[in-house]
Amino acid sequence: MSDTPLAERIAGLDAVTLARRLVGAELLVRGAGGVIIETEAYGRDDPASHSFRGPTRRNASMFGPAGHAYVYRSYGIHLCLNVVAGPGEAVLIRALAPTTGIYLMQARRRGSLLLCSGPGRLAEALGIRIEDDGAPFDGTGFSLTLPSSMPELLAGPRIGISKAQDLPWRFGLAGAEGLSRPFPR
DNA sequence: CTCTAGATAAACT
DNA sequence: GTTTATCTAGAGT
Repeated sequence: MSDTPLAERIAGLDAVTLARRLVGAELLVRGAGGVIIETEAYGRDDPASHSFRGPTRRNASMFGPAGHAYVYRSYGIHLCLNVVAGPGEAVLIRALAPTTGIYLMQARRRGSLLLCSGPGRLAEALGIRIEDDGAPFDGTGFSLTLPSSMPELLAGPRIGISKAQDLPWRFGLAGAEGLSRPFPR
């Protein structure tokens, strides 16, 4: 519909608003991807966020321009993909419903049926590399297409954190298959 | 792998 | 006595 750049369309959005808006969006990375069904918001003044204690070499792109990727290594082995929102804020992409490049993603996931369910699996299926840290979602490799209308959302506490466990900053697409974990009722 | 927090050691006044 | 530097174990969107 619109060809307005993503950066303009999300300008000024805080991480929670962007996390809600990205559910239902189409994410493509070099010809593979699908519809985002699960996100988490990480804020600037958020004890669970990598940005909480200010910029470091690893989290530098969280303080860069909105609409770019923040890719970090998790547990020394996985990679995780985020979309940068406002300064020091980002949205973790936790699960996709695969639609495009499924053959490629199956090959990268070496036969696992869980193609994009969970942030580490998603990054592997999409072929995310650590060098993608800071890359723009501008259609040159990475693209994001926001949904025209907001779908019905689920909300709950974020996964795998020890701080700020009360905040319902994990969002999911109601009824979606492939959520990394169910949402509490 | 990257970073933090706690512990220990070194340097300073 | 106080501050700063260095080491290391443990956690980690």
